[in-house]
This record gives sequence, structure tokens and C-alpha cells, in this order.
Amino acid sequence: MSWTEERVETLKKMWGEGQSASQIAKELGGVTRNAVIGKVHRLGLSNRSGGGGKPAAKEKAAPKAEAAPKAKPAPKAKPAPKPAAEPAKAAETIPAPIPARKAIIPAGQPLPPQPSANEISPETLASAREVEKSAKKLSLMELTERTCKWPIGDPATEEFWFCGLPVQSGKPYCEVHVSVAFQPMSARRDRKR
DNA sequence: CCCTGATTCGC
DNA sequence: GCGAATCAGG
Repeated sequence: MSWTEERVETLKKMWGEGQSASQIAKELGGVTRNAVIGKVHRLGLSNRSGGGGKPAAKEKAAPKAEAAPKAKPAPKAKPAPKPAAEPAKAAETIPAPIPARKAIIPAGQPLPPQPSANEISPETLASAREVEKSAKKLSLMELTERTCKWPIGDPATEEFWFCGLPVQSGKPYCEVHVSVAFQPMSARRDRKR
């Protein structure tokens, strides 16, 4: 498989939407997530708005066997400091070298950690409402395997759509809605009592 | 162990 | 340019 215009376009689109590399690879077919990531880097769109969760700041110190006694002038340089990018909160202080494409901001990523034995806390509900507010409002036909299928609104009215944000891991919902949907029994009991 | 992206380097 | 292997982390 080669990177045709169409495939690259799909890659850009999905990456811009916050889809993971593996999801994109699966969609495209014939490529691995590594290929996707490699292509993403070569295209120069290594980071996206909202951040896929992992800020790119990794320093490696020759992990492999460096047998060749070659004097390398160390062309590697990544001086750009990368503080956590807050999509909708703090003002941007960095120069933001990405002027062109600016699609949507996937809201569900920069959420506070979710305790495993979480009860249905106000924070969770607040997060859920936040997500609903920035939901992509997909119709039934627009749902895919990687869009959150959390229903919002009343099916009997026009005020009905699906969350549509990227699902996190094979689950039917996005991260926030997963946390709302799957409540540990113990937590619910504790909450109820 | 599942997943995520980042980087390196032989091709 | 490509992407598998690897790294680093959640």
C-alpha cells in the first residue's frame, strides 16, 4: 500500500479529529499504526489540538547498540518546550506553529483522572454535561465504530443526537460516557445509601 | 496486558 | 519516503 492522495487525506482528517493512529491504520487498511505515525511525522502534523494525551517530549540516550565509532555532530535538536496545552482554558503562551488546519477540538481528552472506584460524582456529571455541550451531534447514520454512541436528548423530539466523540478503546462510548455508564455496583450502593 | 504516540534507522 | 522495531508512558 502506498500513500495516495486519498489515503493521506483520510489520514489528515482522522488525525485532526483526534483519532488514534491505530484507529486510522485500521480504517485505511494495509498499514500499521507505526506507518500512520511515521507518516504523520513526515507530514509535520505531529501534534493536534487537545493533545492525544501524550505530550511529545521524550529523550532517549542511545538505547540500541552503538557500535559504529562515528563522530556524530548531533543534529538532533528539539528545543521547543511543551507545556500541557489546554484547549479551552488557559490562554496560549506558546507561538503555536500550526496556523493552517484547525478543525474541531476533541473535548474529552484533558479530563482529570478517573478513580476506578468512582461513584457518580458531581464532577463526573459535570464532565458529562461538558461533553454533551461539545458533542459532535451525530445522527444515527453517522455513527461509526469509533464514535461515542451515547444518546443525548429525547429520541421523540428533534433534540436528539449522539455524542460522536472518539471512543477510547473498543468501548461504545467516549471516555467520559464510559465512566458514566459503567458504575461499579459498590459505588452505586454507597451513593444510594 | 491493553493501549497511546515518538523516535530511530535500515531499506 | 517508508515503516518495523523500539522506546516511553498511561
